[in-house]
Amino acid sequence: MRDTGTMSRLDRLKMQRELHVAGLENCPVRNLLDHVASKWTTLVLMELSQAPQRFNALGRALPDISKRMLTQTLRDLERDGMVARRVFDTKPPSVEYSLTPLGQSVLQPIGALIDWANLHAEDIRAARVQFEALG
Amino acid sequence: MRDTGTMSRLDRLKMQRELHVAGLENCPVRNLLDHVASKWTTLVLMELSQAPQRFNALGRALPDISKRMLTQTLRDLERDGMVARRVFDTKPPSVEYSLTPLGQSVLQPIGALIDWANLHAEDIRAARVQFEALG
DNA sequence: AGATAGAGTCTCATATTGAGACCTATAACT
DNA sequence: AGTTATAGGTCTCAATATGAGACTCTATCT
Repeated sequence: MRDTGTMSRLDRLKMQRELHVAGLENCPVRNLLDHVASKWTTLVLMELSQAPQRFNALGRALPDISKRMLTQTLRDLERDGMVARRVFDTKPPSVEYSLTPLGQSVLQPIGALIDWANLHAEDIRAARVQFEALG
Repeated sequence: MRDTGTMSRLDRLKMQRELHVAGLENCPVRNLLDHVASKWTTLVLMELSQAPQRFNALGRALPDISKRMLTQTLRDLERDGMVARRVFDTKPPSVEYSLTPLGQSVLQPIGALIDWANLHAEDIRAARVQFEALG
């Protein structure tokens, strides 16, 4: 992506929108958003931020994700270099997942999103109450 | 949510994880993430950040969103107080959508995510190439 | 008179996800 | 010896979510 260093965030947002509209499928931002859009991605990253964990442990920690989606989410994250997969040759074999430095680094912007949500939780709640009230 | 002012971001992340695990469905963060997880939400917010726009204009600007999902996304955003809906009594009537201050403010953390994506796009691309190479 | 526009809604086809059975091998329990 | 449990998945079938596109109503435009 071209020099973003001299642009304001709004400018970059605008540029981003244009890329989306252009339908560039290999646009990195669209890619990330689709990723976050998988919903489990974020949860898995947060869980792994606590400690490296094995497959079933992750499953127990995130009770409402199905094995199917857990597998898929982990594969996607591995593929994108955010999670590392290590197989231990025990019987039965165990597999440990951990965050790579790249995976760690994405926790920061995700954290910003979470902080925003906490900060404005009350505003949103109020908006909903009002919205329902009007029907 | 309890005092977050004295906690580190990691602490907050941990707390967040616990809330998720507890399955609190009305947890504001889970709510926001599910929202972002709708994928169109982010695109619509970005589009509206350029200018208030009417329904069909939004549809043309985001060619790959269906009317169905556009309607639903806008309703959700309206419900959460991030987007305002104004009906003009023209013939045929037109409807303008715009960001509320709350909607504007969420663009900042979303922008942080986008900046991260641009910054690490090359890392991710490289990771993918390697992943494919190994099969 | 017929086409067009705006903002949706409705239905049906398709895609994504969830629930849970099943697989392999080994080790511990009875 | 036979049963059961465990780890990390995969596979199938059912439920849910999304996309594509027809249809609505009225007032201008051609």
